[in-house]
Amino acid sequence: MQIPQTTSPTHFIRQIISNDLSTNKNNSNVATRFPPEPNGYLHIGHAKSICLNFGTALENNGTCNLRFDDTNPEKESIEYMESIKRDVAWLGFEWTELRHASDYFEQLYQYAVELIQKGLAYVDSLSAEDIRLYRGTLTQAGKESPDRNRSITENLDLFARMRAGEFADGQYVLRAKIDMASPNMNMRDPAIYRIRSVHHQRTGDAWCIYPMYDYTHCISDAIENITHSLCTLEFADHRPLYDWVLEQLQTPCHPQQIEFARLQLEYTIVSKRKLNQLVTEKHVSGWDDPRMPTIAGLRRAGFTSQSIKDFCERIGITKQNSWIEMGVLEYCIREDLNVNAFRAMAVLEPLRVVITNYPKDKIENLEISNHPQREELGKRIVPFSKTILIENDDFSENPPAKYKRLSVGEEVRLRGSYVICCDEVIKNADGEIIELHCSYDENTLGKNPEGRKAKGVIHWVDEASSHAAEIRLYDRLFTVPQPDNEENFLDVVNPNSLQILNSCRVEASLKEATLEHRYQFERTGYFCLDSDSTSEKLVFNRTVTLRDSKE
RNA sequence: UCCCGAGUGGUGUAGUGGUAGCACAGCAGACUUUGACUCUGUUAGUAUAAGUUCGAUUCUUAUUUCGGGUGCCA
Repeated sequence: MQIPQTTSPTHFIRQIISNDLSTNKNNSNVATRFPPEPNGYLHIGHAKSICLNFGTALENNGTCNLRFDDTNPEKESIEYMESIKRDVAWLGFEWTELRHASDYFEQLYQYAVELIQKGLAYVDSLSAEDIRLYRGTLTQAGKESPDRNRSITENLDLFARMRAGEFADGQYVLRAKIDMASPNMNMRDPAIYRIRSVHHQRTGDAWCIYPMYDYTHCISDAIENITHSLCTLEFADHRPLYDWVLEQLQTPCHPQQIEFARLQLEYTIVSKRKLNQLVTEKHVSGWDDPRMPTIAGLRRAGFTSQSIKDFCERIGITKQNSWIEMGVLEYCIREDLNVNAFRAMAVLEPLRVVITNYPKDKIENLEISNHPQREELGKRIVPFSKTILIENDDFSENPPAKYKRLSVGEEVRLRGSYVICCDEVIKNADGEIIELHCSYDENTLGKNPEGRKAKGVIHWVDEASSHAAEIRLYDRLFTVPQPDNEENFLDVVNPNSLQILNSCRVEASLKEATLEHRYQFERTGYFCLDSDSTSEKLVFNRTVTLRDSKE
C-alpha cells in the first residue's frame, strides 16, 4: 500500500522552528512578518519570501504580519502600498495585522534617546563624505569621528533639536557607538538617524528625522513579538548589528534573524530599479505587463496564485545562491492549468476550408467536452458548417516525415467533429494558398473511419459563428538567462517578447469568456482574457505554450 | 587572501558514519479525437587533497571555486 506524500519537504528553517518548538522556545509561539519597502511592485522573488513567512506561520498555527518598512519617504508611496496589499491578498494570504515601521517612529525615537543616555549613540557633524572616509575599507580599520566622545547631555540636546527641525538635511546624523575597527563594516558606528525634511506618506510632516533600516527593523520585529525574522542572505552581515541594538535596549523580546537565499530566476530581473526603468522607458506597458516578473504581471499573464505558491514550495529554501530554470515555473502553471482550464478552440492564423460535400446551409451544433478528463466540467456547443477555418500551420503542401496534420490527399480529424480529406488547394495570383477544398466523411462523427486512420487531429472554428479576437503571444523578456550580468540589461531585451495577432478567430463559446477563467486553446497553449478586452474586440493573453514534443 | 556565507546529476533540492533519493529538464517507448495529458523505462551527481575510521557525501584540516559586505538605501 502506498501512503500519499502530503507533507512538504523540510528545509533548514523548518528544522530550526521545529527544534525551537520542541524546546518550548518563545513559549512555542511562531510569529513572522513580511516586511516590504513600499517603493515598487512585488515580484516573484517577493513571492518566495511571502510564501515562506506566511507559510511558516500557517504551518505552525502562528501569526504573520504585513509590515511596511516605510522609513525612506523619498522613495515610497501609497500606490505601492496598495499594490502590495492587493498582491499578497491575491496570493491567498491573510496577514494577522497590518503594521508600518512608521507606526513606531515615536518609540524608535525614545529608544534612540535611551541609547544616547547609555553612551551608546552620538550625534555626528561629519559630512556624509567624511563619514565614508573615516569608515576605512574592507581591509583597513576606520577611525573615530571627532564627535564620538561628545557628552551625553550635548548629544541629547542635539538629537532633540534634530527632531525639532533646527538643522538642515545632512547637517547631523545620529550614530551608534560600536567599533570603528570592526571587520564587519556594519558595526563601524552605523548611522541610525538622518535628517530628511520631507513629507512622509503616512506621518505627514510630523518628522524631519527618519530612522535607518538596521535600527528600525530589529526594533519593529521586537515590538511585534516576532519570533523568527526571516530575511535574505545579504542581511547576514547585518545580523550582528540587529543583535547589538536589541541587546542594548529593553525591548519586548529578541527575535532570531535567519537568512535564506533570494530567488534568482533565469531570463528575468528582479531589481526594482531595473523593473522601474522598464516601465518608465516603456519597454513594457506597465508594472502589470504580462512579461514582467511582478505578481501583477504574472496575474495578468494568467498565472494562478496556486501555481506560484507551488513554485515557491518546489524551489526550496536554502542558503545557497542558485538559479532556477524557467522550466520549473512553466511546469507549475501547466500542471495547474492542465487540470483546471476549460478547453476551447481558437485559430490564430486562419486558413479557410470549404467542405465541398457538406450541405450548403446546414449548421450542426456539436457538443464538445470542456475538459477531456473531467466530465463534470460539462460540455459546450460548437457550431459546425460548410466553411470553417483551420490553422495555417496545420496544412502543408510538402509535409515532412511524421507529419500529423493536413496535406493533399490525406485525412485528419477535426477535433470533436468529422474526419476530412484535403482534395484541392486554391491559390491566388501570387501563388499563395488562400483556401482548401476538402470533403468530409459523414460517418466519422464520434467514431473512427473504417479500415483507415486519420493522420492526426487539428483544431478549427466555424467561420460564420466564430468571433474575431486579438491574441497576444508573450515570450521571455530577455534573450539571455542572466540579463543582470550584461553591461546593459536593455541590450538583451527580447525584441520578440510580444507578438500581437490581430486576425484570430475564436469559437463562439469564447464570447462568454471571463477574466476569472483560464482556457486551453487546444494544441496552442493556455490563455486568459485580458482586461483590455471589450465586447467588440476580445483580447486574450497567452500564459504559456503547451509542451511540445515534436522535433 | 579583511569579514561572513555556500559548494550533491544539466538545473533545483533531500538524506544518512554503512548501496546517494525526489523534482524539473533530457533521451527512449506506450497510449492518445490536443504532437497536450497520462504511463513506463532511462542517461547523469557528493568541488579538490589529506586525515580520523573497518567504512566519510556526512566528522577534522588545508586548498579551491562562487556569492555577499566600504549608503545619511532597504
